Amino acid sequence: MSGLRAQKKADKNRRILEAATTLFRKVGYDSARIEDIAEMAGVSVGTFYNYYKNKGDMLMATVSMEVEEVLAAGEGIIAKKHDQVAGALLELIGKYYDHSLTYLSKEMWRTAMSLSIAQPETPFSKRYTALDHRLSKQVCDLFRSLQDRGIVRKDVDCTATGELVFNNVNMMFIEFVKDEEMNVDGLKDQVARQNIPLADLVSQAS
Amino acid sequence: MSGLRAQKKADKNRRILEAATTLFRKVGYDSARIEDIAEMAGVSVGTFYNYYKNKGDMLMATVSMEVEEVLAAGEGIIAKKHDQVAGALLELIGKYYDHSLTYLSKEMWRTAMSLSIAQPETPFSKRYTALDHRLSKQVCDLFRSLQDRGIVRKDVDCTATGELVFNNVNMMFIEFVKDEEMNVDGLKDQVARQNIPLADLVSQAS
DNA sequence: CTCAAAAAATGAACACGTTCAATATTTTTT
DNA sequence: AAAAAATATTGAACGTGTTCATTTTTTGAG
Repeated sequence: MSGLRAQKKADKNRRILEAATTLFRKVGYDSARIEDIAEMAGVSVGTFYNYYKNKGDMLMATVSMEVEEVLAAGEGIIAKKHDQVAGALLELIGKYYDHSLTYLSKEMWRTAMSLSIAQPETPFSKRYTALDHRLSKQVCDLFRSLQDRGIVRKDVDCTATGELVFNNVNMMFIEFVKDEEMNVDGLKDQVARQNIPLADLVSQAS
Repeated sequence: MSGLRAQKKADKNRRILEAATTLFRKVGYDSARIEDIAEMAGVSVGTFYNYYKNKGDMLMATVSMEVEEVLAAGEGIIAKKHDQVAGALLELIGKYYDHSLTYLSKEMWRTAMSLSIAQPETPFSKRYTALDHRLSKQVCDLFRSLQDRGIVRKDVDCTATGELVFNNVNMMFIEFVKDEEMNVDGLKDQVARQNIPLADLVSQAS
């Protein structure tokens, strides 16, 4: 008879997560009340809080899944045999942006970003920040890979350049999720415009 | 006897603003309750909402003052006769950072940023975003000014570079306000490390 | 001066995220 | 299998930002 408790627990966990993500996407994060999520999951409000620290924590599961997938895809892009900086860079950035709305709506992204800034000491914020840093590191890795291949000039500081580029990518993404009118292609165009000059500057003359 | 109403109104407006900024700095934004602000200002809670749309709106007056001042200081820096890109750029960025905690605490900045991301359709967010864009434009202006002076290479896209640099400056500032341990000098060091290589790349060989 | 209309002030009521003391269920001990 | 201990569930109550019907104050026309 042992394990009954563990089984119920796993089941409820799944039901709550499912209810929350469904409601977040359907009516938006703000309009999805804990009471509604709990009801849809067939538990009480109190039980919701036994499983998740707070409403914001529910988002992190989704954000995390999203970023993990895009990081994996990014590794594949870095491994490719690129022959020019701009092309490689825009492919990586494009992948980030293309993937970004797979699991999360713009509103969910805004909420996640907003929470991570407003309450930096929470586990939520720390996890969000850690994911950001891994993305930043991946852009640096791309530059290093291109440098090893002789595509990027030997005297370029790959960490400095990578951080600069990623921070711009990130800031532009913030503008993107703030503007419901803006689409991914418009975002990619703007970022291409900003980065192509830099890509040219760091390129090894052939 | 006319104007009594207008006079009272102006007086209350001032008292509420004063009470709010005092409390925000003293006990923090979150802990400063509307009830406390209203009491300190000698009005009722309802009256507070007659004067300000919501709590977040109270921050914008301060943010606005802060950014306006730094923009004015920035103009002075651009007007100087710089002889190298890195020096000019770091002076402008340094001024931004040095000034940033004059009126606002890190917590107030976090709240302002958080609000502007979470609710992009509010007047608050629109005003915040507009200030950001003016700062971004100012960095572009610096590059253009240096280019006219022959310090920056003729073939550099000043808008692209300026936006790239400013977005990095902004993102690093977000990291700064998220980390209570980090001081302004540490921030400036990191940003210098990121930007000096770029400054070198765009510099006109003399 | 009077008084009706306009403007402003008020605070009780509301909404919703969160907490917690009481209750119920499951597991372990004897 | 009964009792005790451990764990989980519950929903009413709380805190705080915000709203709104009611009351108070101010204004200006007659």
